[in-house]
Amino acid sequence: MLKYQQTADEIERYIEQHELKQGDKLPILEELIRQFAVSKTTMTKSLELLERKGIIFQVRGSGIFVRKTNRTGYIRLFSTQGFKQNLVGHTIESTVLSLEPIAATDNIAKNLGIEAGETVYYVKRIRYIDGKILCLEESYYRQSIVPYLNREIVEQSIFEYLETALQLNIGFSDMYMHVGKLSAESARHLDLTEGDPGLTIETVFHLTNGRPFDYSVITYHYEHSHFVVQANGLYL
Amino acid sequence: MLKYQQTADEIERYIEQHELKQGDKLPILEELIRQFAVSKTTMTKSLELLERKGIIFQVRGSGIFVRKTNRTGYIRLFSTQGFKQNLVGHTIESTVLSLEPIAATDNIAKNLGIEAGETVYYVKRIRYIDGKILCLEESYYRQSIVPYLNREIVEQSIFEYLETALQLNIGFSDMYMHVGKLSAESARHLDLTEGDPGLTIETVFHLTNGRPFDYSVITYHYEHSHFVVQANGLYL
DNA sequence: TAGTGGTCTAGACCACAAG
DNA sequence: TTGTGGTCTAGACCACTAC
Repeated sequence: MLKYQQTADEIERYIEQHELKQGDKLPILEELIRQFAVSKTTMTKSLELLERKGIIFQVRGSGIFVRKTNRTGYIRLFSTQGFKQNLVGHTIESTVLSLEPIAATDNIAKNLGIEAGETVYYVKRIRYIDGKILCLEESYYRQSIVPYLNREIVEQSIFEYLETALQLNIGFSDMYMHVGKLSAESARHLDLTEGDPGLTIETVFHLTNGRPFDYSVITYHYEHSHFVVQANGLYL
Repeated sequence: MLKYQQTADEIERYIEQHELKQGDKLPILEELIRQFAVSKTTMTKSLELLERKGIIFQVRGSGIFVRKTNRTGYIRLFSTQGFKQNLVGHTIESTVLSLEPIAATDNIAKNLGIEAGETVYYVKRIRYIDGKILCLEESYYRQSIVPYLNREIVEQSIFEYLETALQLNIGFSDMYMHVGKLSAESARHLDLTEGDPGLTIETVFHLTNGRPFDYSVITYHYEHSHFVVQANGLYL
């Protein structure tokens, strides 16, 4: 394990164990360097990680402070962690509606950067959070990269399977969001009414080597999905 | 200007000028270091910036490649740049509906971490993108931090005024998103119908020193707001 | 195995915050 | 002015990719 990663984890644990609150001050840089016995550069990198994760903020000339959101029950939309880490304390379950190889349509092909007609695994499922409907998901995996899927895998975390069993290295992703009115079919799956609001996020996932391997379209149940994003140095 | 920042900008310009496309390879690290005459650490930091901005991706043992989204007309939701940079090629205009100091309600006070009753500037405006209604915004600025606002400032970019004229250093922000049905009043302002879908983002903005100074509630027009997020190493 | 990016270090020097 | 975080460097060594 990387030193700066491990150091960051330990500092995070320290914050949790000491139940530090928003605004509480951590030991100064020099002190942290001494305690964790790492170089200044490494400690800086660890702190930068924690900063991006929204756990601390650093003020030059002043100190390092704990950062916390003051709301609970929100789903962390862009966490550095995965879906799982992200939802500690919540139960996620899935019902699989479809699982079959199909030929890529033009739209799927375009998003995955492949030729129309190439075989992709089509997965359709409903995901539940704490027993309530969270979202309807339709995903398309390139079969040349994900050669095999079965119902058991798809009922659990697909990405965990890809990383552990298939040893795929998941890199970056492009997400496209918009809000609209639910179609009759989506509404039926989400146990809502046609025309109700729905947040749709389309995502193209890439491996670390830049190859797209999954295009997914997720429509969230508007009453059960509240998101939080901890951003840094930006203002919309 | 910081060296790593400037180097990053130059590389970005290089990519634009050479019209490089998704997947095109940049010179290798060593070569970049030589060309820009910086240390390896600095170049690494520049590249990391560009990576977070979604402009490149790096593959160990292979090279550095250009990353691009393949969709246009989407608003970059969490750019490292501000709203303005973000919307190059688009025209943003505002109509001010209200601008007055008021006493903070419990909800406002809670979000800003202040006492209820403290004076905040209340700004309500409609924002247009390329002549179309983009969103309805209601913002509350702590008067102790933002002592003065007038109509002229509020019609332009408030944040630009805060940074340049007031010399405030804007740090991080917490954003809370949810989708719902528009109230009659919101619908009227957005020229939509009551019950239509709306994406609401509440944001608490902090200075670099961690003090919250602005709580804003923005409801987006669902037909005119499509967002893109380029994420790194995460999977929802 | 060669090519290429990533981590880590020690230390000099810089820049901002708060009293 | 003092305390404290940020930038930058040169260089050693590590780890992944692709052939």
